[in-house]
Amino acid sequence: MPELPEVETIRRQLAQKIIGKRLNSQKIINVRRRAKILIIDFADGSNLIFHLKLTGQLIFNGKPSLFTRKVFNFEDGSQLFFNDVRKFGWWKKTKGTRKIEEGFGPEALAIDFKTFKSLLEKRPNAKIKPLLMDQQSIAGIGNIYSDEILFAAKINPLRRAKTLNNKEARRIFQNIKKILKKALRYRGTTKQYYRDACGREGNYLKFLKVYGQEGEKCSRCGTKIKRAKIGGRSAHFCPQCQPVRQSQG
DNA sequence: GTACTTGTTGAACG
DNA sequence: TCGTTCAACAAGTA
Repeated sequence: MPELPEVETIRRQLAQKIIGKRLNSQKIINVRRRAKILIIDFADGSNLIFHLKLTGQLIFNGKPSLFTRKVFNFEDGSQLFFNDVRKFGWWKKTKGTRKIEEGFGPEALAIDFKTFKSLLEKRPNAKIKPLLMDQQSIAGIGNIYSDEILFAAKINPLRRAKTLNNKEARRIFQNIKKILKKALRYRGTTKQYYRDACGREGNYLKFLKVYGQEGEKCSRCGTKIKRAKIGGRSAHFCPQCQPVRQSQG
């Protein structure tokens, strides 16, 4: 499921592979990411943007499959495959990306603690998990990493922003950076469909502590991991390590 | 046939 | 108008 670490992995790989190449005679000058959107910049100011949603893949010099939705042919003969089993993903041509980029909150890897705190203060009644996943508040975090961040920070996903004390807010903030950076080091999480731009699986799956671990024993205390619906999404957490009531710090 | 998966959007609520 | 919650949507899997 492409969240920030997965899309950023693809971005870095594609940047190495396709900058300088030409597509329909237009030269590619940059490959960027904003939130979970991948942006290819052309010399004439136009862009090609992608959202991979649930099952999208962008594979350089891949091979056609049943799920190949689009093949981009570069002038040197190399190819970029856009595959998508569920067809939720999309791509489109744009002229400028300012409006799109302005719709997102600060990047999760770039946000500073002061800004993060003000975000909690701005949405006092929001539950922390949906807030972390709200792209207009903070960009790049989805269901997998919100669960993992909150487990690492020992914060229950149902806690409201205003109930978090300074220490707890800082734990969440620090683990946003820590978890996302580590996932990025391992080129993201492959549950089923995610592949990097080289067609390889991500290796972070083995580090997941709660996501998809319902009924398994908590790695810290042995209590069974629970699953609950929060904001229409499944949330995974340890009821012992992530109590509903405010912790002592 | 049904429940489930995701990020995003728009409706509905107080 | 704002913050929040909820339903709907894409389409395929188990």
